[in-house]
Amino acid sequence: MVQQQIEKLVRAAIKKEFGDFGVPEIVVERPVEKTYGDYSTNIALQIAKELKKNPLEIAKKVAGGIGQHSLFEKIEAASPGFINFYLSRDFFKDTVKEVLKHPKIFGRNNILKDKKVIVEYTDPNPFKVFHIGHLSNNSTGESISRIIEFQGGNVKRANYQGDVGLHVAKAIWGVMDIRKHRNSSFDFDSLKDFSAGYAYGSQAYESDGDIKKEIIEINRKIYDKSDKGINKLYEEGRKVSLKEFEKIYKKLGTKFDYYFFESKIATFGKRVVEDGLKKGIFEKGERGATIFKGEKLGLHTRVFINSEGLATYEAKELGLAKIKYDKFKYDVSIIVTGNEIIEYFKVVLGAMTEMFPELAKKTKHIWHGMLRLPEGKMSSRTGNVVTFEFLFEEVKKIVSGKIEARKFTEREKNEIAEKVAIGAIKYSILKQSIGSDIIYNIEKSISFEGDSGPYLQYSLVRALSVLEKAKVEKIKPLFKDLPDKITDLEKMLCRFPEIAAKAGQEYEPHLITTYLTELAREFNNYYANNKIVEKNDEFSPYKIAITKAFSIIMKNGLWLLGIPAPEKM
RNA sequence: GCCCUCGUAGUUCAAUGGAUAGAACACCAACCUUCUAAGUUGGAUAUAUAGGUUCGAUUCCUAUCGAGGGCACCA
Repeated sequence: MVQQQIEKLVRAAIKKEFGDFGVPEIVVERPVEKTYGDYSTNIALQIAKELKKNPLEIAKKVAGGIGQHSLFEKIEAASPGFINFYLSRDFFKDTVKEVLKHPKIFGRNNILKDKKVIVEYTDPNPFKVFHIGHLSNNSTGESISRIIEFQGGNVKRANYQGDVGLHVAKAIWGVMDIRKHRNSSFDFDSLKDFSAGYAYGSQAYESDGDIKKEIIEINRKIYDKSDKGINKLYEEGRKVSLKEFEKIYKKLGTKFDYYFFESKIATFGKRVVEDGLKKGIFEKGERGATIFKGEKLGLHTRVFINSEGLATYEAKELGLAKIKYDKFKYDVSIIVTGNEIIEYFKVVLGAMTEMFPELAKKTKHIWHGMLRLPEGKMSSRTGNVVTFEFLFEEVKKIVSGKIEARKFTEREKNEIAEKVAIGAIKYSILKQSIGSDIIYNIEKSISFEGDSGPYLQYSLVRALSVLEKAKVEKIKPLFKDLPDKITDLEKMLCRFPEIAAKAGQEYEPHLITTYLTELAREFNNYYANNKIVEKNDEFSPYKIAITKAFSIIMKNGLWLLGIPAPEKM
């Protein structure tokens, strides 16, 4: 890539002008201000002290030392000591040509070639609603998966679902109690019913000691499968939940390679911990629980097997690492969770380092921020949740209203509404850097203007419409006649590969989001100031080439975010 | 109390230790007989506080204040 080339040239020039004295790493960056060129380096400022020379003088000498190069239009030294590089007309033309020639692979590179990566995300719990927290996790995980694939990685998507545990017992107790005392005709055929049962059961668990005991008893029966009635209810609930989730994954554009269930993992996780207990990695704590003393690592103690003899989240996670590896010999295992898990995960990773050191090294925990409602914390226990279904339908309604008057068929309208709704929702999650909480105000967060998913989609649709017109007018993209002035749009197009690479290194979808938004802005600007398809314009074929390149990169970029690219809207 | 994040414009978010701290929303004004106005153009406002390191700090360090998460059996 260009940065590396510049770095080499600068290094050689420094050597030529000042000799070999152990030059530090040369950072070639994108200047914030575009008048400072396409790339710049501050190396002169860094070595000024050692050379005991004025940085600007050094910069001038280095710039002069590089001299003429076909890659650049000019190289300038600027106060207080920056060296600015301005790329040549040909560079931009050739890049646009490259995009059209290899639309599928432009922007890809092989940083992670043949690396086997397993990404675990979404992780909803059967018997509980799929809410916007899961949505946030899914959007992040899916985008990270795609970003890694774009870098040549071999990605397997995994979904780990909590089909056992106290929450299930609460839901089942709730369902049974409602059926018994309140409404015997209550028909438990949807996830919604079980979710309601869960909320009801949770509240009872907290307020009534006797019920708490009953629920703990149910939990035990779920594990040992000793009660036929409970087994039946359990199977029903699990089935309707998974069916419901599958519909949601389809809407979100996720297809999982592996499904892991806590019910299957728990036994193995427990065995791993018991094994560790013999080796002295774990120890016995209060009330017979098996614990890991995190204090030796500057962390805190956590329970891996509770006093009931059941594996906790921590033990399961530990076992899961091994089970995943048995299925797919990964080089990297990424686990995407909300940031509330950070501290637990450190302890889990600490224990893993002692149990499975090789796997621990390959494991990377990525956390995203929680979606917080302005009214306060979201909790499925109290029923104060925004479900995905609700959000999706609300947004879809708004989009449908906007395209009501358009001349599309009903089927097209529905398809567009779904694509735009998903785009708007995902953008609102992926627009900010991963990790910190998002204050989620549905009306304000879901936007159709400015920085928004639909803004990106709309820009693409516009470009496609222009290209359609070019086709009708029979003007093909060409690279023969082009204006002298390099447009900001061309400059922005050329940045895509380095942005994609950076997003891959940092696992940061928002870098893509920000880039695409800037790119779309440049295109819309270009569109407003240029007539692209124009028979009597000698530059029209090149303008069409730029438009085509834009559409390709926007499509690829949207794919990286997991946002659908509509053809019209 | 201890540990981990984090504090940027009225609001939601950007900015590998660099050049004039960027956007968007909201507000005001202009632009559809050019290819989709979900668009474009112009306009005001911000680094919590106090020190320190550095040629240079929103970024690194220390303290204070404030927010969120965690600190033994739910995940």
